[in-house]
Amino acid sequence: MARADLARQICTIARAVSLVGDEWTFMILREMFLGHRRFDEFLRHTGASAALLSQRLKKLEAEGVIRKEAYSDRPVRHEYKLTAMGRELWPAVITLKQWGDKWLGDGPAPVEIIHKTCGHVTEPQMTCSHCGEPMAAHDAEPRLSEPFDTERQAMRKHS
Amino acid sequence: MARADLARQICTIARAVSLVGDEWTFMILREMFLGHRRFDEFLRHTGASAALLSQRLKKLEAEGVIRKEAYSDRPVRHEYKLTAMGRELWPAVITLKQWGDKWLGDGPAPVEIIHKTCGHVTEPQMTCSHCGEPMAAHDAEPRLSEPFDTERQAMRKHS
DNA sequence: TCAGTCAATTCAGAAACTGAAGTGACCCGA
DNA sequence: TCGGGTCACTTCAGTTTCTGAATTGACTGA
Repeated sequence: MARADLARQICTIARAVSLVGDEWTFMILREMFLGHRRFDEFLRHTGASAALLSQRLKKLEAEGVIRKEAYSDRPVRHEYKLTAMGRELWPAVITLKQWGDKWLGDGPAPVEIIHKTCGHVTEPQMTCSHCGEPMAAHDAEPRLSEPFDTERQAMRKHS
Repeated sequence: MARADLARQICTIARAVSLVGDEWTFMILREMFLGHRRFDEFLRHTGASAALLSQRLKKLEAEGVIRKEAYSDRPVRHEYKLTAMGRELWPAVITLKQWGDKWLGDGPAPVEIIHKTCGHVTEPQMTCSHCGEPMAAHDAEPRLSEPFDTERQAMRKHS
């Protein structure tokens, strides 16, 4: 199965992953959440090649995650901004940061997050929308929908 | 810059991404959080090729995200389990699920999450560890550490 | 005029991935 | 004890994707 087929599954994790689940896309998102918008800045700070960066930005724009806007007419210059859809990827980037800080870091975290509304340094965490308690893997029980379960059963080898 | 170099940056997002930030690793993690442990199950449900799956499992084991355990002696059979490090990737998978459900789904979510301790269906969300309020991108102000900032400045083009 | 900026594109070579086939240890039923 | 099946892989040829370097083109500012 080719990577691209992930986008056609019922599973929304598979769909999300086929859109944003690759190394350089995460690096681009990191830069955007650090406040950068320009091709050149992505190039320098992510370390991606220009060809790849150009291709990824096109894909993200086509899928509605970012928007390309002119910020100058002569010469024509563009910047890339997150759409509402793109901004909501913040938790995905932050959870990876938190995990990386804990398990892969040496020394102080490279980025601290200040919660603007309360003014404090924060370590964002996942909580239950119903009771508000922090949640981890062992607190969660997944329940598969009927169509998803059927799709999974159908994925038997070479059928 | 090659992908593998991400692991050597100061940035813990880059490190995390170089370890788990690819399509198939997320698919493997999804399967593990759905309770599966065997090569064969990963093969069927993720759609990855056997070669790739084998390679990824080796990498994840080498980095301490999963553990390979024999569950039978004759014949020798193994299963793959998440370590504590691996289990803490749950929020990373769940945030992608939530985002996918909202922006890429059609129809009901393919997986519902039950919060075992309160018993309700939940939509896990990111909250501030200090004040407990839900957080989004616009509530957060990143502050770069000195070493990280220096590393970034040094990443000027072909220097 | 000339260097520099920005946002790319092009291209050859390298690396990663796919799909199919094969391997080897074992089990089970006839 | 023969054949078929399961499980966890490995191998390999062909394809796709990525890298690194060079180049382009529209402009600016000195």
